[in-house]
Amino acid sequence: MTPVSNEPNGTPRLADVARAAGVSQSTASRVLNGSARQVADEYRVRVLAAAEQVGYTTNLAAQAMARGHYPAVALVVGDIRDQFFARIAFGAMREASRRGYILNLLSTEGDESRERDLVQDLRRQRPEALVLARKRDTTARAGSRLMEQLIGFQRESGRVVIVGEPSEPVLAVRPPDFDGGKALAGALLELGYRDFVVFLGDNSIPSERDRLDGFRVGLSTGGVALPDSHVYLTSPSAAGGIAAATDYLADRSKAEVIVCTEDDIAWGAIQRLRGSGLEIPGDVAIAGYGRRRSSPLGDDADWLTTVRSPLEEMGAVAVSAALDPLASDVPLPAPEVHLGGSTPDRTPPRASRRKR
Amino acid sequence: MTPVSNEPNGTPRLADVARAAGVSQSTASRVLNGSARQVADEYRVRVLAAAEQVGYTTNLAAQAMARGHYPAVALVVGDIRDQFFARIAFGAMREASRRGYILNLLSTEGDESRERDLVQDLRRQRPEALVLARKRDTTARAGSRLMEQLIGFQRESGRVVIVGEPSEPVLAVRPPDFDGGKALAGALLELGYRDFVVFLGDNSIPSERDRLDGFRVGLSTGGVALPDSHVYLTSPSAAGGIAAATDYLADRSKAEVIVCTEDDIAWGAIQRLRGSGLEIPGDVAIAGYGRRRSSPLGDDADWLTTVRSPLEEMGAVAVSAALDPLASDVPLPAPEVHLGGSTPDRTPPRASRRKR
DNA sequence: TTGAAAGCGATACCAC
DNA sequence: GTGGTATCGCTTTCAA
Repeated sequence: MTPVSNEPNGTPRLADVARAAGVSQSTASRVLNGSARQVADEYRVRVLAAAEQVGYTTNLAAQAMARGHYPAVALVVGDIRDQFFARIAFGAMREASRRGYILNLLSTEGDESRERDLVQDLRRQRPEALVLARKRDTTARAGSRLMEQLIGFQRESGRVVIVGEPSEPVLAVRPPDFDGGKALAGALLELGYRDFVVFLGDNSIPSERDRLDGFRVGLSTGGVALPDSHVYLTSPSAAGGIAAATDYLADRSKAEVIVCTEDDIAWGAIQRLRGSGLEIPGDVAIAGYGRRRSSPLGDDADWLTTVRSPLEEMGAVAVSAALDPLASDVPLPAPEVHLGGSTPDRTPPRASRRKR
Repeated sequence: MTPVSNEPNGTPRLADVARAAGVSQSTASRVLNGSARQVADEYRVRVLAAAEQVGYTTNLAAQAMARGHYPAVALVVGDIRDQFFARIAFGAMREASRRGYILNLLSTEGDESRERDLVQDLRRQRPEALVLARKRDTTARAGSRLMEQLIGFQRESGRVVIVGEPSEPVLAVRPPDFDGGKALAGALLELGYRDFVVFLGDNSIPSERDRLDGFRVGLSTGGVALPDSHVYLTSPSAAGGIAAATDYLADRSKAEVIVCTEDDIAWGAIQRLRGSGLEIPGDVAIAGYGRRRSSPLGDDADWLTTVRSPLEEMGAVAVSAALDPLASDVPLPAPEVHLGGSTPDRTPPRASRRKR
């Protein structure tokens, strides 16, 4: 008999507010959610008071249905426990919340072929934007069906932005790896290093290449060249670092500093080099790339010289770009070079070298 | 003139599927979303085919409005970049997705007083469950207004579950810290240690106390007692470790092993002890608690003996419990003791001691 | 079993 | 400015 509400346990509806304020539902709606503010102050105050009084909260689903879109942005990550994704998520979350959007988090849990299914599933929600964070371009492997999904999504819902490796028709926010490599080169030159070796993680990953390219350009600014023979190609992991270090030792090379395109490579290399009795940085200095932590006091990780990409900002920029096409050209902050004990100052030259 | 659809760019609606299948919308609904399956097979097949053909996806907002609730669970974390929260989020996400739920991620960004506002805002969405992850009970500080919000939420929407420190009338999933402490004691006894000192992070944090209590109980099982004078009270951080180690050195204590209730404390202590010329584990072994990483090869962090709590599972259990009251008694897996180089085997006793 | 029709809560067009 | 009122897409009685 009594009107049935779908709101759980008598949560007040807009109509309740309107009644309490003695205005029409339209007016209440305009005050509480509408954009074009064209309500007399007197009414406005009454509505606000009534809403507060009855404890009204907008029913997002109803609003979404009436408006035709849901104020949410979906973020697909690989594994949120990975700092790369966590930092992106952090920034994305902050920006979404700043804009009054809800953030839906989805995870492929490492299985990137799941991206397609996730996106598929996502579409039910009609979020306004979709941000895909990825370390490498898996679109090809995941099949063009993912691309179809993305394009479908863009047609029917909002925009898609990829953070990390770009993949053609979709907008991407790339990490400033070139700049980071260049900055690292500059910093090392500044410290007095002139003789470099690079452990490159993967020739086919754009980020890795960019870091190397940037590094080379940075060196050339200081008039230093990096011959190809000084670049050890390996894999972007600690195991890769061990392998590259092994090759390096076999070559009887001696550089002043080894620059790795990933921190993990550096850690592996350090392990291998120390295992061979080398002192670091005494016998050879070392630097990484991709600093993970926000340096809690007392953690040895601060010791490694490395570069920190502005991942939080990338997440935020991705959300902005996805939600607001006009904002797509926000510049990213420059990567931050962290100088640790692994690359001590070599200047002035008369100071003792090769000594811890 | 033509019927206006609020669906973006002609996304098919249920009515389109029904038409294509030549059945009523009710039938289509029953096949595609309904629970009680009471549709003739012939129709069922036709509907499914039609849905596939036109590329139908349920409009969640519409469904939510009709049903009265949104299939989402909200997760409020402190800072997603923190492994504690990231691992909980990971588990929560997996469980939510397994159940077909959407996960909304919110962050207080370290400012726990924001919890209240977040929960307030959250209610717009009418999610079915709310999971709050927290390292300590901040309800008191955030004022009882948070508690009011939570209770309000429970009344009108779903259930609230807290992961971490409990706070009265709300269900909580606590980390098995007591068991972890006990297990660590057992493992150290097994390695031949008999003389212990504990650096306790904070007397008022339940987790810290539980670890200590569990540790004591574990020791007593081996007939070993831990006098109060062997417990150094400090703060749960690297700085706290430095402070405790300083006290320890001043006391001229000598234990076989220092057990810290947080990894950070251990790292700080290590730094301080080494700074005083002590060899670790040569002069004193050390263990922590709360292992962070999933041990990437080559990372020194594996070296520290520590205990890893089942945070992923806690996140998953929290979601289950919030969504499904019946499932609230799922047991958590036991914490995992990781033995590293910081606590070498002391048995057999005839082996050389105090020597690296 | 199936279908017609009445909502669900909010928005927005359209007169007044 | 303000207030009816017709949707929005889907679920769910209620008859047939």
